[in-house]
Amino acid sequence: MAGLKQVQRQTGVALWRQIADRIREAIGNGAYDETGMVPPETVLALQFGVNRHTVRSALAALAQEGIVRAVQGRGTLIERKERLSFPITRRTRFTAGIGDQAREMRSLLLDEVTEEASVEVARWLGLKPGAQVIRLETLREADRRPVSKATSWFPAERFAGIGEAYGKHQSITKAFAELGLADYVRATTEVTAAHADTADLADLELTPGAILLIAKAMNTDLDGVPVQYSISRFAADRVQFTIEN
Amino acid sequence: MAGLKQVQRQTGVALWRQIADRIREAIGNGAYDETGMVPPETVLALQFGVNRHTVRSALAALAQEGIVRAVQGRGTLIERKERLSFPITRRTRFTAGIGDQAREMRSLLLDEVTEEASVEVARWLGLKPGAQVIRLETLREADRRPVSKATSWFPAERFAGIGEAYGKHQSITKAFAELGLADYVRATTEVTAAHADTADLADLELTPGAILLIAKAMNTDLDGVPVQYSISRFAADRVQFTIEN
DNA sequence: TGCAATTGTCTATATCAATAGACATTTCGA
DNA sequence: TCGAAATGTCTATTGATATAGACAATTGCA
Repeated sequence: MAGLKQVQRQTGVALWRQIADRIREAIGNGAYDETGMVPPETVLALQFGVNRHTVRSALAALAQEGIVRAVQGRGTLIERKERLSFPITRRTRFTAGIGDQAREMRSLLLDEVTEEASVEVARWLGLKPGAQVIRLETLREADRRPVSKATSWFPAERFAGIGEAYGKHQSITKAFAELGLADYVRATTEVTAAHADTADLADLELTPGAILLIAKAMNTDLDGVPVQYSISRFAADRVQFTIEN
Repeated sequence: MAGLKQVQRQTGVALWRQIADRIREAIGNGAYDETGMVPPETVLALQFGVNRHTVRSALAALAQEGIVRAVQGRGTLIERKERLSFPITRRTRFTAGIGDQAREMRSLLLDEVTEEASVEVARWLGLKPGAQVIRLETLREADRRPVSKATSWFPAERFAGIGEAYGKHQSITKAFAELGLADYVRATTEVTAAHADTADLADLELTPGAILLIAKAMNTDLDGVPVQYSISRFAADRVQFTIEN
């Protein structure tokens, strides 16, 4: 791992961005924990085989994100470094899952819509396409940093008023409880990764080219009846999923 | 979903690459299944709000990857479209997991090294740092398309000769069996996503900017003793993970 | 056949990305 | 206090990226 960190040219991805991505990831992996600083620009330029100005562009981007802060004469200090671990189990819950990894958890209800189920949503919820479903758009934060954006669908008939309940409790679990569903379990999770689109970039405070970890999840009640289908989009450099079998 | 597909400028990621990524993903999601073709260049240019030449650069990149093929006078045909589903369960096995989703599975042993365990590897395998471990680098293909590249570590003492056994059987399960381990289970999986580095780009036949789904997994024998720690890197546009709870 | 739709090719121009070198400014320790 | 080490700023040059417009070549259909 001590080897040369390589970047590629003429690929449509600017060198400074490739380098920024590598450094951001290295910080997340604790590579520079000993000093609390990124190596000097001249050293990085040598490691990546590029000009010092190119490294400076990368560091400027990271500074813009609030990840590092350059101090003239000293070096480039690491400001923030976080990778939350998000467990996926039969009892997956967002807030409880993050648990003590963050001091403050927040959940914002961005939008609530009642609509007809698409083919995909109907299949996951065990409904007929066109059946009424409630869609919630939510944004979840840990210590004031956006962590994930989620789109959730619920059968409209059974969970009327879930948007209001969610807004009040900022928790799916508590919203379910208020509507008479005491417990539920995670039945299936599909994980993919993709580039973030413009809307997600803005809400998650990411820069273009950023990666999303995408979890498509279906929850059921204790009788196995689907109660929620959701597509959650996580900032890949801030979280990892853990699956304990 | 019918809305404007937006791309961003001055982000270090060329517009043509952002557009190529979007189209590749749309193809993977079956967006153009009805026609089997990508919309005309002029239409895409309008949708993305860019010049037709920029769209052409994106399509040229996808053609280079073998995903589409442009035919003058007709349009741009979709050549290949695949997203394998890879289940993660207590009994996760690569070959069996992909199962009937591909006609032909192959597994190549790229390298075998006996080395001292790093802190991370030692922790996962329950060894002392510096203990002897065998590291295997493997490349797995489905229907001649590279799917994932994996680095695996095994306790050297218990599994001496596993490289040879793997090379013979092209299967971890069968290699374990030959060495006297009849059964094993997946204990823990951590999933993250990141940009591919140069070596992985080449082996997985990806283009820079491509995303990897990364699974760090630990397998144990039936007594709960760690037998394997692996870091598998999957081409994110070719696979998804499914977790059934 | 002829035309509409579509991809292919060429020229020109402006902006972004990357390199190169020089020198200023700040910090910290010998 | 001086100097080494580090970041900050400036100029200049080259190649990649993106736009713009015009027209050629191919396909398929009326």
